[in-house]
Amino acid sequence: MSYHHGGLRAALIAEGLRVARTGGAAALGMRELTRAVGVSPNAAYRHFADRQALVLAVALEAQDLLADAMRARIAPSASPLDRLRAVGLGYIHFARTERGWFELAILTRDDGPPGTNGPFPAPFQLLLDALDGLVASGGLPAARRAHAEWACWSTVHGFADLTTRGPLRRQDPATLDALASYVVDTVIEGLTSGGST
Amino acid sequence: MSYHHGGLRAALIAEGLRVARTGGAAALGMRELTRAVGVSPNAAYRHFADRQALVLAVALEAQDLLADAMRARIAPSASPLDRLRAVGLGYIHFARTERGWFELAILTRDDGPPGTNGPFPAPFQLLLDALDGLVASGGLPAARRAHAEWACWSTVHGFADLTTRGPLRRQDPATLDALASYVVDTVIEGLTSGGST
DNA sequence: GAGCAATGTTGACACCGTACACCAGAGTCG
DNA sequence: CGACTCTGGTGTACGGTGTCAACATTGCTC
Repeated sequence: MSYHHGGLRAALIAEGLRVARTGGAAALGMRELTRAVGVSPNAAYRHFADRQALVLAVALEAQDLLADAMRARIAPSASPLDRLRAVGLGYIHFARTERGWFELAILTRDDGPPGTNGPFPAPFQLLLDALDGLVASGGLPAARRAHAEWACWSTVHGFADLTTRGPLRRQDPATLDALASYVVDTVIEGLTSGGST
Repeated sequence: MSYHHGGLRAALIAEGLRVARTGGAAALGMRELTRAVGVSPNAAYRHFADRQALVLAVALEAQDLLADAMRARIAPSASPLDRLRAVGLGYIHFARTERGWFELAILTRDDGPPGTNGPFPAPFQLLLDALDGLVASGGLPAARRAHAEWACWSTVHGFADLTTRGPLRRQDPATLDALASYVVDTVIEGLTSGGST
């Protein structure tokens, strides 16, 4: 070993994930990461254009971790409605328990021309599937399916942000659990009850 | 003039507001701000403990600007329901049109012991008032008033974040306007329709 | 084995936040 | 009037950062 590290790129991402878990995105420094991996600062530039690129690479991993955590909370035998609940509550729970990773996971890379959204990230896809499942089971009128994902995501993501960086930051877990359920149920109620548009 | 500046503190905050409008919180640097005001970097430390303190002082101003913008969108003759809508849509509109200020306005200073939230910030108070008004007018059963603010704030704030930093960032304004109305109406529907809790 | 592309290293630059010691000016008191 | 002190500024310096340019080393291929 020594001069050529081998899997520097992977090693940097792995270390980044470790560091970001407690320190968030701000803790991902070129010098700090390369130091931890035992390599000179500039070595990283062979694998990442700049710091931002490294952060986004770590963010991609964090996004997968978020998706995994959400999937783990969906009971295979659950009803479509409960699956939708689990998606939302899983998102919120991950945000609360893995604050650093969550901060990364919701980082959006600005690629593509304005207007287009690339392939949807895995966590968002889980939400789309849950909504489609609800429609298929008759739990949500097909006519009301359009844009439902944005209502759900807004609420769940907003709650996650309030508990992560906002005024609910220091609330005790029990209260937050109850609030989370209430908030998720409220959007679902809004979606499924008989409004106009 | 010259050696003693006089209103350095106010001048720094004002300049900070100017800079942050386009650059967000990250643009608020000790050196940059003091340079713009024409003073040595360390002068700022007579008025702010550190950079964070300066940022929070500017954030407080931004919070007022947000509240003002929201108030400006509430028609005095509007129905309680429309007032609630205006509060949410005002919040979202401000986030979209004043991205830098918005980023500051939602910054929470971590004061106080865990569990307590200090006096509510002005924008949040507007939401509370709107909800109370809706209850008073019979538009919302008093039994369902509890925690309603968190459902509303989660949704509205989440949507604002999605359009500001998230996947809706590059969506065209017309689409966002429609989506915003839809999302706000969905939560309100969830609150007012006949659920359980 | 020679040449080459990939992947490291070293050194330097410009910038940042901030700690420490010092100085200018205004106000007060003997 | 002159000295004393308080407030709010200045200068210098330290350790940290991201990043560029030039150079060294290694493994792959002809």
